[in-house]
Amino acid sequence: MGETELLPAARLRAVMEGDILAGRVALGGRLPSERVLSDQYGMHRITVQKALGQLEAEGLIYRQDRSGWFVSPPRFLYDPAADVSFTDSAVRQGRKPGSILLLAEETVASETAAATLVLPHGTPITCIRRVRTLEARPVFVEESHVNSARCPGLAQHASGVVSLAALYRDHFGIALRRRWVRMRPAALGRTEATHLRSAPGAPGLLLTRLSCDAHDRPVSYDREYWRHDALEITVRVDAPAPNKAGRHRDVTELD
Amino acid sequence: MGETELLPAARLRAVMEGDILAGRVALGGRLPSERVLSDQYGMHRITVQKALGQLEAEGLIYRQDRSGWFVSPPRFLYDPAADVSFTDSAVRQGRKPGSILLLAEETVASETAAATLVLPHGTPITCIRRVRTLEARPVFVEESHVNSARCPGLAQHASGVVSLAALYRDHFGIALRRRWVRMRPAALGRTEATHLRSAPGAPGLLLTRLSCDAHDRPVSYDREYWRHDALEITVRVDAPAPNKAGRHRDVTELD
DNA sequence: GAGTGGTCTAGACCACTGG
DNA sequence: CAGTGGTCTAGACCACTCC
Repeated sequence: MGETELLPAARLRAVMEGDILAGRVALGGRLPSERVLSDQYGMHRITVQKALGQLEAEGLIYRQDRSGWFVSPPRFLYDPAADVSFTDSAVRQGRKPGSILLLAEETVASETAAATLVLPHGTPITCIRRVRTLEARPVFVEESHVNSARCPGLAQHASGVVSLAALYRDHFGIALRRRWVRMRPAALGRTEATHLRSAPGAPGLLLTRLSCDAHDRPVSYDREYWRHDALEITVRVDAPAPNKAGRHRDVTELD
Repeated sequence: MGETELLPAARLRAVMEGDILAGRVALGGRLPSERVLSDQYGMHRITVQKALGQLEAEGLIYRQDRSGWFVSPPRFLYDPAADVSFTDSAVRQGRKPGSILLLAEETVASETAAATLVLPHGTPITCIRRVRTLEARPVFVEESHVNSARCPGLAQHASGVVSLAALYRDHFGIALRRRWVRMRPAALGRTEATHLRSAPGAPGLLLTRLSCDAHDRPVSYDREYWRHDALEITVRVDAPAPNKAGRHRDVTELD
């Protein structure tokens, strides 16, 4: 069976993939510029962009604004059933989480937020918008809608705080528990793209969830837009047993 | 604040998005051809493709080979903790699931499969590859690795069967339970793209999981490549449960 | 065969970054 | 400022489906 000749974009994609997986490009390292690649491989810059776009879709590389292409760091592992604090989970995974506050204000519940939190329309809601980072790289933007009555003065406390979960616990005496989580692929809008230093239309993940207190009363309704290469969902259903499968970056056997 | 003028691609994207969300294009319906759109909106076909690509990233539309662009049907809702059979879940959601057998053969366990199933290297494994459909539209390709000793003759029984879970239950007396599920975005390879009637490099979701029997013995290790617009994950976390922190292993210990 | 998407080259301008 | 990605137009050929 004669080896199918790869088209230019597929060829470049394959070469770069090999370079990255073999570690010939440092993790977090920068790729050569599109123009350089287009010279090196004798193809138009548009074709190079296509190849890079596919590597981006694979989650191997990511773009940063007009700044360049970089090798993606390991994914953040998220267990919807168990994890309650991004900060804590990240630290446990040996990462360096950060938070940038974009907005913290009291308003009234939007329709969806009210319905989800099981609150009457027009209930005072504290809305907190933040960019979350790992090793200073923005990985998702988060918008939390919190019942103001449960957390008076939350908007004021939010600035300078890294972990809202810790704030709920230590300041308001609320132990958060997840109620449900939903996740689906979604394209980044202009706003999200800007905050993530990505490009509009770039692939992302939308994660929504409801968190409750110990008595199962709804506390917070969150929407998170993730860079799609920064996240991996792991759900453990039951009692554990040793397994070491599914390492990061086992992109093999694609073809 | 003067409204930012939308660039051509963003403009077309916005218009189409409105048309689709408002139902002016039938669900499952075909979009006008790229060439027609490029005439109608006075932009180059490449630009049209870019706009369509973004709608695809949003999950609003999908492509079918060289056949055209279509409005995406509703997503299949998948709860990793609860669902054990695609067929059953789909029916419960009012969908029409189907299955196309690509391969059913006995081999020996690959390295990852063996490790995941906690079996010695070289153990006989039945490998089953199938395309799963909803309303006749292919939505994911699945590769199951099953311990042959647990299901003798499975390869022969697999043809003509829609639900493997039902086969395990009725023929082999095995009640499947999920052990863990992992999910992450991934690009479709050439093979997967072909089976899904999509294009290589198109965005997808890779779902891997381990299923066990009632005694928590590993039975099946599966890899599924989904069209990324066909799936939504929902995880319901169970209501009140006293603190089990002691026995619950952390996700981080995976590595 | 007509029509569709898939891909490629060529060349250009713009917006933003700080390599 | 130079360099980078973001975007656009123009025109062309190919592979596949069956509109």
